[in-house]
Amino acid sequence: MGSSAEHVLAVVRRQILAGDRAPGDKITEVGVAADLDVSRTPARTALAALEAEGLIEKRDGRGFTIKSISVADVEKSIKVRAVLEGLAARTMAENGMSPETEAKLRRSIDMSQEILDTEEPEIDYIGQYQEANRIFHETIMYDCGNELVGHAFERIARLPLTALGTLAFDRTTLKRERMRLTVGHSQHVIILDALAKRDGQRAERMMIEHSNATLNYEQLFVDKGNEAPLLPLYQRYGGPNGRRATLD
Amino acid sequence: MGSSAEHVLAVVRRQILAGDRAPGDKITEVGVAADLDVSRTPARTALAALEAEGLIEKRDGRGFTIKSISVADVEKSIKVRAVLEGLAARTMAENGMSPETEAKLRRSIDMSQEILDTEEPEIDYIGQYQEANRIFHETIMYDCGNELVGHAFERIARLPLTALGTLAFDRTTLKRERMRLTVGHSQHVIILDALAKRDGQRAERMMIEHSNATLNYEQLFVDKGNEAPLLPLYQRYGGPNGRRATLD
DNA sequence: CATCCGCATTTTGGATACAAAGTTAAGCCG
DNA sequence: CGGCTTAACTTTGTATCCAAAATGCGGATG
Repeated sequence: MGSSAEHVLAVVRRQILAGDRAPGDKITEVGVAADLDVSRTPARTALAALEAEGLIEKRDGRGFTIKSISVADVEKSIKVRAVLEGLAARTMAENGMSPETEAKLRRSIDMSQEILDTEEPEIDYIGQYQEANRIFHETIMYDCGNELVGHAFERIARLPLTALGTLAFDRTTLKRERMRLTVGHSQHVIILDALAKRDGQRAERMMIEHSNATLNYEQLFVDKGNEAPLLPLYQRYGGPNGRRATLD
Repeated sequence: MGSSAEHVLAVVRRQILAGDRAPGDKITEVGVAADLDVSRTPARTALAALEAEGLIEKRDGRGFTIKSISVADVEKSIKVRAVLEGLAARTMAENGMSPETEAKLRRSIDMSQEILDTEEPEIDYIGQYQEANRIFHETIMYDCGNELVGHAFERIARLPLTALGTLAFDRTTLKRERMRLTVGHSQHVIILDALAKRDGQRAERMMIEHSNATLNYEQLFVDKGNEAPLLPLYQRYGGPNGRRATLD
């Protein structure tokens, strides 16, 4: 499990996402190997994986470069995620949920409901809400009966802000944030209802709307010169808690 | 370009798809290395790639196994492909086509039109039609303005019968086949029209219908014990011509 | 002074050696 | 005869070495 290659992969990915390696920077096998004090072999597999994840780009004979991820890229990844999650929801509605799946979804909804019922939500609750949200989306994505949906999704899952359950939080406007959480929560409830009634079309449409909501919310905050740098933005929202689930 | 690892990957993939390596068979680094007379290094990268493609499965300490691909799996992959292609078509319609893109699509349509206009189509024309079809789908998928669509698609692209432009052919019933090609062709025409008019919804809906048509056609032929073996089926339709574009 | 040829350095790909972990099987002891 | 232990083999992960390809620089030549 805790192989060296996986460790290298996790460390370098974190470095990229944290901005320690800036977009455009060169990154090579030997460099990474020396940096983390391992041989070139695990460094090599890690770089191959990072390329597949779309975080670095191979330049023919001159190493890899850190890919610059723009806000436009995030929009694109969210749109792909939306249709895939929509398909997952429809498939699950058509096939019917297993009792275990329904229990998981209901637990997730109960969790977020409880959080929203709290009078004065603390910052710490946000992490819990994110966790509940993540469970909801992951359950539908991976238990829908078409495992290729999740398979395809994993190809873009590592891109910042696309990860399942990632909601952008502005910690300075908790009131507004609470409203947003309430909307998201109600959408979860509606989706579960559609799933229970095996209404595939409604489940799909609602899920697509819900997934794209992440996008719309983003647009409220970002002053988009369309190629605005993503990484600072990524650091601004969602702290380590928001990333933990996807980075390790 | 023609690196050894890529060569190993192509060869082993062909072996799997051709049935030379049966589902359930064990496949290891050393085995492949010895088989193709290369070292373990390229064999390892090839196996990693094959696992990402979903053709083999890692069994903890006991090598990989060839995954058994059922008809149900093919249906699943086609459904994923359909929503991704639908998103691509919608995106392209909303963003508008570049003149080059429109030219490519029109050329593809002219090609298939010409083939269908031929009085007595020979078997050889089928390969040309497939090529035109492939160009049409690839153009939309990769030129739509959201490169992540193609990126996600590549994750499932290697699964048999999912590949772009793959249409199943029954060589014994050319008349019926011609009818089918005509339907597909007309759908291409409609999609191009929707793209030109920048009608995203119509482009998406038509493309989804069109992509799923591959699936419906499959169902006409396969006596589905639902877990019917895929590989014989794959060999029955589409000969080497149908696979060439995706395997090398 | 510009251009072209060639060498050196960088970088990757492949081969092999080595070590660790797990699996299988056989033998030994109860 | 059965269960447990151990030993050998399989398999994978990592390190290092070698070779090939490409790039960039520098010198020589027109």
